[in-house]
Amino acid sequence: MAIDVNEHQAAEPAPETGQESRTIADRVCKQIVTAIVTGELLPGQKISEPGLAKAYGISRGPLREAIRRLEGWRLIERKAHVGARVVELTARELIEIYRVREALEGMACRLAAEHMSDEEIKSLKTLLDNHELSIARQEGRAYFQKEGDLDFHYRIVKGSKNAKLEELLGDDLYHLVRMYRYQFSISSSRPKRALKEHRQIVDAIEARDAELAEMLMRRHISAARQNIEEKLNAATKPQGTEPQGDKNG
Amino acid sequence: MAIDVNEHQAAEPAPETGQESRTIADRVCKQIVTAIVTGELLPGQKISEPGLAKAYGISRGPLREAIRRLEGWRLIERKAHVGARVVELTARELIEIYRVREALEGMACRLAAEHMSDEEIKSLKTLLDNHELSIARQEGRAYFQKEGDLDFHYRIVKGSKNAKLEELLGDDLYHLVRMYRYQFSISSSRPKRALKEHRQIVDAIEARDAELAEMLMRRHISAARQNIEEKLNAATKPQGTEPQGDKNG
DNA sequence: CAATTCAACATTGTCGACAATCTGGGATTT
DNA sequence: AAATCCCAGATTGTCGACAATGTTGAATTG
Repeated sequence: MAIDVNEHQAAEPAPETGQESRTIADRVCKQIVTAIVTGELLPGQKISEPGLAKAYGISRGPLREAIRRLEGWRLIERKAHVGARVVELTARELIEIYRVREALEGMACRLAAEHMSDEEIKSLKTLLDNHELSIARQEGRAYFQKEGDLDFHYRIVKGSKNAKLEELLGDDLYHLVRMYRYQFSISSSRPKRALKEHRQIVDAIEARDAELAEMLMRRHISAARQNIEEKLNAATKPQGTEPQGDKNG
Repeated sequence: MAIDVNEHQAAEPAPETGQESRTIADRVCKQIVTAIVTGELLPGQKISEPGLAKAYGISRGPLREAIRRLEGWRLIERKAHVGARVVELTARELIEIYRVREALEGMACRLAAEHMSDEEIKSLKTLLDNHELSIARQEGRAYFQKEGDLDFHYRIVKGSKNAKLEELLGDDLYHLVRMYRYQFSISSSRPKRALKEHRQIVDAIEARDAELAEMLMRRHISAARQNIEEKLNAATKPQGTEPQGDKNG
């Protein structure tokens, strides 16, 4: 269990999200999320209730509860009297998710420019400094690409002080984004450019320029989407040009 | 059961969403949604599993399944070993929802301008004609304000051809929007203005002007949010000016 | 031999009972 | 008398068993 479901609070002492697996269903839910995101459970794979229950050493009751929650998070699809399967990842859905992110995170960035505290902004700058160091050393490449980037984005979402935005992005989208990154091995081949854009965004927030902050975030995510589209097109119709990776927002 | 969970498809013959309550949990889930939205179950009210199970004549198993699903839709909040309660409605959350709607439906409108078919646009215009008739007759006031308006918005969301947008708005937001409208008796006191704005939006979509379509939709929802804010402020600090209602986008 | 039917199997949905945990009120102590 | 502690009641979490539904493969028929 290297990756936890709620790992985005390095700045706060685990507020209400620290439910700490008070029940079997909670624990197994996190385990299954990790298994799905990391590819231990493959997309499209059928989920047998008796099988998984036995594998985790629990009864079908809590397991069904966990499955239901993951269904709500769109990591699992279920059909009545047929069974549950891990969601299939399609290029189309990935593009759709980036459109949604562009809209939601654009708004989050606008609100963050209005509501983020000076301390939060300072902390955000420190985070980017660390990212820069990691890039310079070439060592934190995997971290920055897979988790560190989402960390930056999630902090801005929290800075919006809009609980609904946080719910939608945290529960319904970021799990899927991480899953796509693992499965498709999507990782930033241009971390320097991404970092530069991140800094521009923070500058706009610091200047309390909500309009500009939203625009920069939308451009940032939109550019990532276009890069993914190109990559996917290149993979679909191979023409000598090997996939180059992207800078995913 | 006057209001169904999936009632937004007057233009299509119930696509994949027509699961028709193949299981007890599905049926009870819809019943509870209606009970919550219409105020039969009041906000903050505790939900006793044995009680409700007996009331609906079922066992606790399917009931818990329904409760879990409603928890995913943010209509119910649950704490481990304590129980489930109908969500409390706060003015702050309502405002937050409108910010999210502004972002998501703005994007939906942009995409609708690009992807909606000519037939869908024509059908949308017919819908607005019917709304105009209802307003002229003063008869469809309640319908237009409570359901017809959401009908218009949901068609545009479908027109975006973005399944993720549809999921987020349909499952996570519109239930809550309807609940707020019932509980707070929020209804349009300016249906003519709302209709005019709706027509402007459709015109932009018809002209395939994605940029303008998004901007108009965002203004439309933002104006509704501001009206609600004014109304709520007036209600909080009463000063002779009686709440006037709004034009909720 | 291909298509269809049907029956046995496996899986999911549902139910009732037991165990773990929380809430509320009363007795005890300072 | 106020605060604390503890126990009884009720509620939720968990489990195993039964019923309903879907799937698969073999037997039958054209």
